[in-house]
Amino acid sequence: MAEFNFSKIEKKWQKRWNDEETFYVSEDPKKKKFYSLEMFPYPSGSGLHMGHALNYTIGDIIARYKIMQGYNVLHPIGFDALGLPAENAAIKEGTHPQDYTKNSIKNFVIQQKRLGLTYDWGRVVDTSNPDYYRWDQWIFLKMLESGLAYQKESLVNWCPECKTVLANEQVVDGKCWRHEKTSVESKYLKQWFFKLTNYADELLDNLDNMNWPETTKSMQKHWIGKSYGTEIDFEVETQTSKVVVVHGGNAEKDKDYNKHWMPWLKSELAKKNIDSKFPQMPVDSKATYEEWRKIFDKIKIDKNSILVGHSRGAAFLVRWLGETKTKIKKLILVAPCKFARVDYKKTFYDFDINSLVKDSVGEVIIFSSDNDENYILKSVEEYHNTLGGKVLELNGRGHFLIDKFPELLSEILAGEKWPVFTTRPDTIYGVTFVVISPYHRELKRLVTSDHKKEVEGFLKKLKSISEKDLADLEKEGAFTGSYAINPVNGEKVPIYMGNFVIADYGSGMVMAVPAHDKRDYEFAKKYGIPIKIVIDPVDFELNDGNLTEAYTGEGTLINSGRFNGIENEKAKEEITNFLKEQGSGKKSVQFRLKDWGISRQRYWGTPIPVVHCERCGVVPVSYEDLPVKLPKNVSFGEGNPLLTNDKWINVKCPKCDGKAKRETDTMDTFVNSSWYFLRYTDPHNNKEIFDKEKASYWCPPDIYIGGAEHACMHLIYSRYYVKFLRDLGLIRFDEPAVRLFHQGMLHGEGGDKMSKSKGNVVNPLDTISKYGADSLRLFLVSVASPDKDFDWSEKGIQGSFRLIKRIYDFFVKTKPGRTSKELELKMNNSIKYFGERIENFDYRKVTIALRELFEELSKEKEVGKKVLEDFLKLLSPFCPHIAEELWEKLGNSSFISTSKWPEFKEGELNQKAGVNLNSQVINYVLPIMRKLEGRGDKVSKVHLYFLPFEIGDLDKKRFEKELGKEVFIYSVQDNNKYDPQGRAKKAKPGMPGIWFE
RNA sequence: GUGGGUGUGCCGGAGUGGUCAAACGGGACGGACUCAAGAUCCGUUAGCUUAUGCUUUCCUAGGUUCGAAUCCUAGCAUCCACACCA
Repeated sequence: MAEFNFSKIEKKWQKRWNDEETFYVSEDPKKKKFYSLEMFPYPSGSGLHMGHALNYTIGDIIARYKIMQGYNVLHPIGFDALGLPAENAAIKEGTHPQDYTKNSIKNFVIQQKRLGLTYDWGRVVDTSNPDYYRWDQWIFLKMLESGLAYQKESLVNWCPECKTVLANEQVVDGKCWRHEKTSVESKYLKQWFFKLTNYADELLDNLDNMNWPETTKSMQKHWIGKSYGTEIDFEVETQTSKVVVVHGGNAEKDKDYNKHWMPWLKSELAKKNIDSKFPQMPVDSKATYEEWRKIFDKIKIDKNSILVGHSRGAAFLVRWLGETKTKIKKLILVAPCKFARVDYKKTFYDFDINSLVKDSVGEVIIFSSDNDENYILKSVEEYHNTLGGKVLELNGRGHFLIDKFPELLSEILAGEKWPVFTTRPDTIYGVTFVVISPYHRELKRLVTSDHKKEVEGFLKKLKSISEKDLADLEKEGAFTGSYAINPVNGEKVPIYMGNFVIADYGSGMVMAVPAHDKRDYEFAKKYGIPIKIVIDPVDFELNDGNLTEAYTGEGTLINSGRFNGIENEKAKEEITNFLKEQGSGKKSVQFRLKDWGISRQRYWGTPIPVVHCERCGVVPVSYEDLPVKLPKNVSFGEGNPLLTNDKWINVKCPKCDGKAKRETDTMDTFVNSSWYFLRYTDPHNNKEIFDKEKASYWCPPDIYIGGAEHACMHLIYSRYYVKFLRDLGLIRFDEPAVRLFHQGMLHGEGGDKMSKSKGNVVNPLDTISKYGADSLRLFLVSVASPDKDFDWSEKGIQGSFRLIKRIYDFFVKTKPGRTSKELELKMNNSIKYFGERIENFDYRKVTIALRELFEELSKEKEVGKKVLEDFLKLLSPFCPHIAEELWEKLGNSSFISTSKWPEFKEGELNQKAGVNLNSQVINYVLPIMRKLEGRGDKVSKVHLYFLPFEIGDLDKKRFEKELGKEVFIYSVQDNNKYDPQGRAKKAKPGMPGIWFE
């Protein structure tokens, strides 16, 4: 017997596939396409692991099956080559990330080729190649143009180990996802973001119609976390350190401008002990902004200041705030001017309203009057459009040259409105305190001097606690000293800082209803805050009229003023409406999903293509200048290596040619992996991101295979990209993959995770050397359904190896002859079964069926050539090398890999069934009847309900003879059948529904 | 806490109302071959028994049904994900 030298066989066929480019494809509109996509790997130095092998095998089997079915199959691979580990290796081993990555990829390719995969090696995508990441930068610029990319100071997760910012998704239990022992810190940094939230609704709504695993969809739903509720404004009294009023003055005659309502206001403020300043500005028409500033800059302004500006003074304040970015509490513009009649426009009004003022000012209020000058009314509109805030129209006041101005005074004295988000507006009468997040940006403004120490002490304590412990921390906080007014009843409630409130969900502040919320209850108990029941706790145990825990159920409102007696669900709506009418609340939708922070302070990523100009600010790099290549010459250590290459950093501004510096943040690598599958369709295009026609021929991928750990991050980002590229008009579909499949986790022998430290890592290459790629492939899909976790088993792979060897031996010794009828039938059924199971990734069952089929086959003394060939074809997707070899041994010169999948013959299955139907039915019905009679039930008539196609084969007389009863036969479809007990619906092939009468 | 899953013989794991004492693989045991081991092949693997029937089994307890591993209800166990989202 010939020796089974699998190693030689596999090398032979891998070489032939490679040399003849068997699996290279191109678009062919005449052919049906199939796109089988596997998640591309991060090329780590340690090479391919078993999880990769499983992932690729799953994709390869369906790809091979589809090829044999005559599809034009795109089955590509690439490398997610940018990322932290390469950089860490650079730091540790003194290599350069680029060299490290290149070597890793080389190594990966060699290993991948030994698995016998049908990859089109002409389409390899490498994200660390500037030819690839220039298109990442291109997309970034498009995002910027569309207003989807923006910069924001924001609270980020900072890993002190990586010296970089982590996405929420990259924080695991408060630890860095790469450094399991390093606690993530919170820190404010200016970051680039993509507006993921713009597509939040579509990301959520599409899920319902997607053929993705339910678990993944539900995880994404939860991740997006849409909740409906009400936003309610609570008036908060914050301290006002100072009121500064800047007068207007636009002509010589207005020299005494600092009169009208200003003296009146000054005395009113003095009465209330509020510090105020009314600086006198130069008012001649030639006076410049700079001259005004000289005077104004002498005044100390802080975050608790209120600035009031009239007319030209208003313009001055807006310009000043835009330039200095000073944070203040409130900005009040009275009849502000922007469009000047006279020619000193250049000296004073030549500025753009900086929209950032909106963020540095707590509240913007504009006073306007209908009978003011037209250019002022136009100005009001202009300011309001950019700064937002509220416009108060007071009719008949002209340009506000009036003696008293009580409306202004009350706005100065009015508390600020701080919104809270709640899903329980029905409980608003039960609010006994308000809680703000310790990380809220405006927290300090609420803390009064007598509570400063307490709050700061608590913040310090909070920092020292790792986030992991934070999760199961007791609810704790501190009183800020400030109070908020409940808009429904005017009650004054204390504002606490609390560790259980998340800064970037809702408004970072919540109304607390201890009687009806678990967290609020705990907090209130701890700090002795009153608990007010506003929903009648039905069937709830009270202790002395007090709750023993929060009542979160349904009920009727009590202690809720005019809303008493209303069911709480209904009250949600009514109270929201009431608040809306009152102007202190509205319906609101909140998402858990946040915008995607893409900034990384790291080297080995895609450079963000913008420069920071001293004069023009942030300026995008122009499209012609892409790619912004990563400089090779940098030094690695702590922090961002890009900061060490001055030559790269210092550039000219594309806009003004002045001095500018490159952005040194690079993009999150999830950016690279969000669209790579589109690039596969046109990987060498240097003119555009990809050819639209090519992309629309192949995409979307028909199946996408990868680990479930990507259910949220990668798969949400990728869905977002597809929607964005669609809206750019580049593609015409909505979701990145028609079907999604998650392979299971492969554990080491004994069930532990494979890890170096446990020493239970099984290397795919070792296994291939020992048992061959065919054995490995077969084992990987036969040990469990590919979407379930399973353990590596040395015995298991030996079992697979044995089967392959037996098949080989059988084919070597068997000479083609005739085929028995039974085998022919079995083969025919197998063809159908294999195909159906493969389509459903039920590979495990196929391998079982394969064993059974081979069992039948090997029992035969002789077998026809057709059946032998068909068997090899069925084997081929799983064990392609041995299939090719034996196929050749049968005298074929072409590849079995590209041969046609055998055809299933429809008739034969039913034919056999028909012959036996009558006796089958009798054997089925008789014992049931006997049993009934044995119990003493009397049976006189037997009604049988058959599937329509069975009716023709039935022998009623034979039934009556063998059953000894009167027999009635019906088709289940027959509307006139006699079926008082509804048994017809129980009918199955060969097993009619039965009713004994 | 929320959402999702799972619970089958020594083990992994099929099985969605009757053909189920339950596929397939592994292990174990017995046999053939061999000086022997390995490989290969055959058989056994709930119990009583050796008939072809009975008894007990598919997490537990109920229920539906002529009939349940399969459907329903409750409970228990276990795994995964998210986790103080207002």
